[in-house]
Amino acid sequence: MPELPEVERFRRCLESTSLHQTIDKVEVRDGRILDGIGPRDFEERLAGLQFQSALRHGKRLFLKAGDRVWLTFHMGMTGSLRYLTKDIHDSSGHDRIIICFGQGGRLIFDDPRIFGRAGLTADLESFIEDRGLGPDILDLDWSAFQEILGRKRGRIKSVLLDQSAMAGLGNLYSDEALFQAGICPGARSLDKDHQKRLFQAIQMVMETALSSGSDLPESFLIHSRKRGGRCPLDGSLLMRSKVAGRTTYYCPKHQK
DNA sequence: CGTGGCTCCTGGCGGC
DNA sequence: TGCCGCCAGGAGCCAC
Repeated sequence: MPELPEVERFRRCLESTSLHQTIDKVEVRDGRILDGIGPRDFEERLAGLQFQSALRHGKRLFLKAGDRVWLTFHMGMTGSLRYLTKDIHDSSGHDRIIICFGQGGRLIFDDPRIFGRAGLTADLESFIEDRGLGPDILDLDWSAFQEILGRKRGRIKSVLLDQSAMAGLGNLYSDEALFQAGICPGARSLDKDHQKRLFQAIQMVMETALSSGSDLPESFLIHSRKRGGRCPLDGSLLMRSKVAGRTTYYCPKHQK
């Protein structure tokens, strides 16, 4: 379930391991992971190039390969990227793409469920536009956030999940931000005060998740996402429901 | 436009 | 113990 913070960590990992090395060989182990390109074509177009930079937009990750191609990643629910140095050999059993560099290191796209995708594109801006992605959450300022909430009509959690409205939040951090802001996931319109609280909660949750990694504070709802889970504030019983088709946890006592 | 349902996948877990 | 079946969810697609 990589959302913005996890994808950003993958980006930083790639940036510190995988740039400026010549790609020796690319091996697509399962072609279903590819989006809009066949395995042989994908392998051949990357071979011989070097990754030059790593960018992220929402939950999407991009590696610039050579001067005119971008490698695109979407992690789906279970996708991950890892870099192995020359002397390390491990395999998860669901390695879908292996990119081998000249010096012996390898970048591996691992995805048990194959909900993730990788592809190539010549133009990043049109890639993002074609998929209708809204602004990255970390680029949103308060006035842009207000504008989006004023434009969208549905339940607030649906808005947060809608990647065309704003890009980066998934199911878990949407619930988290709503909990931290004290707002019910099913709320349909927020007054300015609640909009502001939600905006600040989103920024806080993203910053916390980015800096603390998988070790999130005990005050976070995320630890209680199970049937019978308890509110971190006072132990009251959480509600479990569906919003926008996703399992939703919230505290009816603290989220109105 | 919003919403709900279905699809893609397979590991993990509950229940028998 | 072992196995069956359900559930999880990002996102695209379709029907209403």
